[in-house]
Order: sequence, then structure tokens, then C-alpha cells
Amino acid sequence: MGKLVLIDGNSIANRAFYALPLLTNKEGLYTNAVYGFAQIIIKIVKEIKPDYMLVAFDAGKVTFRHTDYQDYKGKRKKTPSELSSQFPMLKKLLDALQIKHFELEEYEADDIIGTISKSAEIREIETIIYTGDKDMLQLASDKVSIFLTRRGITEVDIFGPKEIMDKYQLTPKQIIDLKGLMGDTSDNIPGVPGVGEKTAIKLLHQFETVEGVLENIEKVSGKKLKEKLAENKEQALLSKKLATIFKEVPIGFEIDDLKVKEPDLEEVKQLFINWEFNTLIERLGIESTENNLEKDYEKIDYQTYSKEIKSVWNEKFHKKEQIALHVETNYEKTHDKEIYGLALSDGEEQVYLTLEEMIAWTELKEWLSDPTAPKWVYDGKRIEMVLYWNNFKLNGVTADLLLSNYILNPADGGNDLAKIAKEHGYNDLQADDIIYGKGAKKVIPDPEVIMEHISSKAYIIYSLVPMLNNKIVENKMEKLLYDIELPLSRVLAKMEKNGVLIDVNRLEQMGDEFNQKLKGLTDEIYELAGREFNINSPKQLGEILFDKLQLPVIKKTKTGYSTSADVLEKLEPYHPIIGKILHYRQLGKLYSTYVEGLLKVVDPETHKIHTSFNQAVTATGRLSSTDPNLQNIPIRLEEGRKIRQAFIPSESEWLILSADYSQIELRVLAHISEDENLIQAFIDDLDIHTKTAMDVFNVSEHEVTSLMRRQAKAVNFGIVYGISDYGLSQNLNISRKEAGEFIDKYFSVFSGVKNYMTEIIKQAKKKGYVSTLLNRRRYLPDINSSNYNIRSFAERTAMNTPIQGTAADIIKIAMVRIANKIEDRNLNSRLLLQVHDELIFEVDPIEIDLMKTLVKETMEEAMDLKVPLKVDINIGKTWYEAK
DNA sequence: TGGGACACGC
DNA sequence: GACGTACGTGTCCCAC
Repeated sequence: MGKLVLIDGNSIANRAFYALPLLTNKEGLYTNAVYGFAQIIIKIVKEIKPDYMLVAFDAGKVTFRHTDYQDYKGKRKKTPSELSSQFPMLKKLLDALQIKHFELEEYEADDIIGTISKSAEIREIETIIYTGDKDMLQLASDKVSIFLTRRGITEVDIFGPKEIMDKYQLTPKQIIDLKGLMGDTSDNIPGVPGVGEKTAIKLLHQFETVEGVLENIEKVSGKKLKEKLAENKEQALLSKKLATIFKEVPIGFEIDDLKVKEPDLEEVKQLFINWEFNTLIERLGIESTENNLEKDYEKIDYQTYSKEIKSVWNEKFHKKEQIALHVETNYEKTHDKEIYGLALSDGEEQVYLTLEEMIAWTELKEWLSDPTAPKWVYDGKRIEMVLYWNNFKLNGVTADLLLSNYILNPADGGNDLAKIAKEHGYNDLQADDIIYGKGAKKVIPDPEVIMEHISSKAYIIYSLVPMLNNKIVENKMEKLLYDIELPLSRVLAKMEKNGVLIDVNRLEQMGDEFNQKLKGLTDEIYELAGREFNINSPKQLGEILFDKLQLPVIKKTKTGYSTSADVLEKLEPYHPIIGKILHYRQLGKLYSTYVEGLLKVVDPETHKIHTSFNQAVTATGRLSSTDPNLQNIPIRLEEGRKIRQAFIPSESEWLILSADYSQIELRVLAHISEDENLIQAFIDDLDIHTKTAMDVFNVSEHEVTSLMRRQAKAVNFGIVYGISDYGLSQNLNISRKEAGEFIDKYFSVFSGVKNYMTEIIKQAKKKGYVSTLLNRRRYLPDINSSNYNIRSFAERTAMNTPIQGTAADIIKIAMVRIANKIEDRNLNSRLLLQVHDELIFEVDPIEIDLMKTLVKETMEEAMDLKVPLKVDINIGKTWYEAK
């Protein structure tokens, strides 16, 4: 019993070597094959958890096969020295991991593995053979499966007899015959000339073995083929012999000798440090100490503050040289005001400064605020903010790696600088998580560690900007970057600095009301339930509703009964407790997230909330907001909407102005799809949901019932957000079939939309990505997946992203332009928030008419579409009143 | 500490 | 017919 893993060392090392770029450590040692091998071993140990393990290697050049055939492996290229140098390292690694490796003169790894798998089979040990060599398939059986590496290195295809049958319609043993007939160029096994895989399989179906084929040559169809077979009888038999794995190698040990032991972690760590396998150190879960940090990475040279350094850099400032700038702050908290240090790099020299030194250096302060002194950064908004809190100004940012990386691939936009660096071959930067630890393990490391870390960042930024810039140009994303994202980051910084004033008293007062009501509801719920329990616990609530009160179970989750709002709504007629619970949930959310949550983040001095807008997280190009999220303040239900009464202008007598795009996504859809019906509807300024209902239900305007309009609205919603028929059926509480019919009807009326959807999917499949009107991309790696669900999801994304993403582009353009106009005209009014299709301002009353027009026009003119863009403006004393 | 369930907005 | 279904953020619970 137990599990045995046998690894074909040469084959895997080869795969890793060719699959990975030629990595070296600082001593110039080649490490890529070892790195890939180590990755695979770690994966095997973690996922397969073998009880026995062996890595087999080929020994020397001459094997017993050469006795039969001198040219065996004759045409194979000599192993490159870059790879052969890595074999001793591999063996060292295996020793440290306490994994047995074995090689024997005259035999190949295949034979050793064949021999062991044979005896494992007798003992009924489940065996896995890990290799890149298809020959090994001949060893498959009920107990033995072959893990064949795919194109990458850690991905495998798993083969047992069944899978081999599915793929080749052959038994494992016939794989040998297959090789005998078709040969193998990589081993220089000749086979029968003119016989390839297809012919060989056909022949084997008919005659089972090479011998069978040769005995029945006359029955073979095809004159040429007959001749070839007759001419090459000997060669076919020899080829079969060469391809047969020998299972009687005198290995001289037992399977029990292969028991997996505890690795010598200290030794492994030392090896990994030497070879600079930093991510693997993490994956092994080995504590990363300061001690090994030093050895891990090539140190980036840097200088510290001194008179001489100052004058050297003052010269560079004066000449407006291109300089990379990094200001380190608490990477976990966005608006932390503490500066850990600043570093500059011009690609050759780095300088590190403490906050005190920054303050003392006046030329630096001037340089930072000089818009004509070009600076390259990573996350400029963050740097601008932390500098701002420390009385510095930042201008002149001409490249921001965070943004460049985001528009190149939004899927990993928010990445750590270290990860971006690694993707571009710079391994000398540690992740912040490793330097500082995360969560509770967070520590401030030694000053030297921080100094080097920050200086490295500046150096890396300097090195990476040109590389990413090239790609930006290649993808034609200059406009998106320089006209939108980069200037937008300045606008967002301003919004974050402004903050929104909160009427703390009003919020606290609402909190008291909610609390009162919650207490009352809690008592009533306990009364109706017959006992006290935690209403906030879905588990306990489920027990009360479905076990104690025996209400019908509508839906289950992985962990038990579902108690979500849509389930509870269906249960409402059954028991008076349900309504109370729904209300309790609603108030509980309001109290904890919106009253307590917001009060917690009000700046005690200014009474303002400074959210942080993230410009590099969403897949579609939208912004997001955190600490706190001000993009999800309640509006739908009146009770929650009142929260908005606490959002007020920061100057007395000022007003809140809210400007929201009307149906921006559907207008964008009309433009992109060129659907005439939809375009006309917007030109005529119709109520789009009523219009949709009229067309879908084939009724006149006055015949549209509120149900019809609601359903039409849901269909439009579905189109915009790319939901499926299932999603629509859930929204409308109808069957999936009915939902599907709605969608079909919609497409028949808006046939241009239908065409667009078909075309965009086709395009996505071809290019692998979709784009917005401003060339923002989203890659869809799953678009050609063989799995229906995964593929469908990617297809809906393909349909939806250009719509949502273009809408995001539009409002971003409007924001940048409005901010510019406010600045150019020296207006007092300020942009406070963006909520996807809505902008919120606080407005000086003397500017109110001006702002109304300026905002409305700028937003409506942000992009020229085939349909007009429409903006509604509302004004009030609070955000609540601006509706 | 981390994942699941739930709920809020667009 | 498949099998789980816009995105992102925050809070609470509960097993670890």
C-alpha cells in the first residue's frame, strides 16, 4: 500500500531547461533547470503526498542498447553545458530534500523506473511516473499512471490505460509496437520509413503487434506500404527492441528504501539562497530571516545623505535629468502619513534619504514640485499623497509603472512592484510582504534593509519604465496612458486630499435610531423563535428557521442552509419572523458598515473622510474605492439612503452637485453595435426600458405594464453586465427557459446588438483580448476553453467589457477635463467623488450656474458617439438632497 | 488568520 | 445538456 512517485530526472530537467529562460544567480551559475525541477518536486510533495519517491537519471553515454544499435540516440544534440552543469546541483538538492536518486552505468532512467514500477505493481503500490517522455506510456497499468508534462513544466496530462486507449486506441504494451513502426527521431530509432503515427495505429488495430504486422504483410493495403514493411522487417524489430523498457535492472535496493523522509530544511534553504530561488523559499514556508535577505539578492548600491551627494544630485536636478523616484510608506495602509524613506535613481547611482534629510534638502523639495523636472514612479498617487501629508508637493511625473502595468494587463495591474520586476527578469527586488511581513507578523526591519529595499525600488523603476513604455507604444496605448490614466491620477489625488465632510452628529443620531430599532427587532425575533441566538450567524439562523420552525428549504449552500435575502423573501408568507429578520439584516448592515464603519474613518481633526481610489484593480477599467468604499453608499431603500444626509459640503452655504450619466452603457452599446433601433431610441430620447418593453412584448407605449417595464429593465441590465439566462432568471424570478426567450426576443428586435455580440466573440477568440474605444484591453485566456462554463463566462466578458470599459473611459476623460477647467478658471468648486457613472462635487454658490453648465457640457462632450450622451444634474444641501 | 455568507453600490 | 454564472468592498461568523 501507499503511493510511489518515480521521476524521470533527465527528461524533467530537460523540459525545465528549455521551458524556462536561462536564469543565472549572481555568481553566473545557470539555475533554470534546477529551478523548474525544484518547482515540480515541491508541487508533487504538496499535491500527491507520496510515501515513496525516487528520481532516476541516465548514466553516461553508452548503454546496453548501443550493443544492438550503435546509432542509438545518435542524432541527439550534445547536452548543452548550461544544462549539464546543473545536474550536480540537482543531485545536491535531492540529497538535501532526502529524496533518493539513482543511476546505473549502461542503463537509462526509463529502465530503472520500469524495473521499480514492475515490483511496485506486484506489491500493489499505486505508482506515478513523472516524465516528459511518451515512451513511458508503455508502463501504464491499473496501478501505474504516467504524468506526462505538457508544454509548461508543472502542468501534466495524466495517462492510465484508459486514457491511452482514448487517445491512441492502443493498449500500453502496444505503445512499444507503435514506436517500433513509426520510430522516434529524438532517440534516433529508425522504425519503418514512411510509417507515421496514423499508419502505425491503423496497422496495430489490424494486427496488434509489430510481429503481427510483419507476418501479415500481404494483407496490408497499399502497395508502397507493403514494400516498405517488407524491406524494413529487421529494422522494425530492432526498433521495437530499442523502444522496449528493460525491467530487470540490477538496482540493488527495495521500494522500502525509497520511503519519503523529512527534508533537511536548513540545507535546502542554504541551497535556495545560493541559487536565489526566493519564491521557492516562500513556498516551502521557510522563515525568511534578515540574515538570508542579504545573501538572497544582489545588493543595489546606494549612497546616503552627505554634502557631496547633495551637490552631485543638485546638479542632476538642475539639468532636469530623468530620475526615478520612490517614497516608501506603509504599504498596507493607503493613507498612512509616515514616510519610511525616499530614494532616487538615475540608473547608475541611487541615493537614500530619511524624512529629516528630505526636509533639510531644499533643492530636493524644489525638484519634487517642479513640473518640468521629469520623474518616473510606481504609484504616483500614493507618493503624491504621502508627500502632501508631509508638506511636500509633487509635480512632473511622466511615467507611473503601476498605471502602465495596469493598462497593459488589467488582470495583474495591482501587482506589487517586485512581481512586475520579476516578470521582466529583474529578480533583485524583494516583495514588500517579505521585507515587512504581513498582518500580525508585520515588523520594521533593520534600517539597512529598508534603505536597500527602497533604493532597489528606485533602481528597478528606472530600469522598467522604458521596457513597459515600449509595450505601451506597441499596443497603441499612449493616448490612454498620457491623456487619461496619468492625468487622472492627479485628479484622484486631489479628490482624496479634499475628502468629504461628514456631519458626524447626524450620523451618530442615525446610529442611535438604528440601534433602537435593532434592539426592538432582536427581542421580537427571539420571541418568535422561542429562544435567543445570534441572528448574524447564518448557521444559527438556518437552524432556527429550518430545524426548529420547519420552514421549507429553498436553497442550500456548501456549508448548510442558505438564508440569503432572496430565499427569505420567498419564505415571508410562512412566518412573521422572516420579515423581522430581513429588516434586522438591513439595519444591521446600515449600522455596522455605514454608521460605525464610516465614523471610524472620519479624520478627527477635519471631520472629513478621505477615501482612496484605486486606479489599477478592476478588470474593466473602472475605479474602485476603499478605506472606506464610498462607491456603495445606500440609495435604493429610503432608510439607507438617509445615510447620504451625512455627506455635506465642507464650506458653509456651499452645495452638493451630483451629475450622472443617463444610461451610459446602453448608449455606448448603441454606438459600438450600430444597432439602428437602439440608436434611434436614444436620438429620440425615449425611456429606454419602456421602449425595450414595447419592442420585446410587441405592445404600444400605453400598453406597457409596470411588470413589463421591470422585466425589460432587467434584460437591459443583463445586456450591460453580461449576465447569463440563468442570471436573468434569478433576477426576475422566472424560469431559465423564459429568461432565454426574453433574450432571444431582445436579439430579434435589436439585431445589430446580436451581430455585435457574435462579432466581438469571434474577435476575442482570434486575438485573445477585447478592447474599449480607447484601446483599453482585457485579455480573455479562457475564451477558447473546452469547458462550456468557463468558455461561456469568457464570452459574456468579451461582450460586456468593451461596453463597461468604454463607459469607464468616458467618465475618466470627463473627470480630467473638468479638473483642468476648474483649475484654469481658478474656480473654488471641487470634485469629491466618482461612482462609476456619476460625479459628485461641492460647489461654491456663486459658481453654481457656471458649474452646472460646465460639468454637464464637459461630461456630455467627453466622447463623440453616434448617440448623444445625456447627463442629469441635481443639487442639494447634502448628498441626499442632490437627487 | 482566512474563507464563506451576506449585502451594498453600479 | 453540461454547471454556475457582472464587479468590487466590507462586515460578521467560525473553523483553524
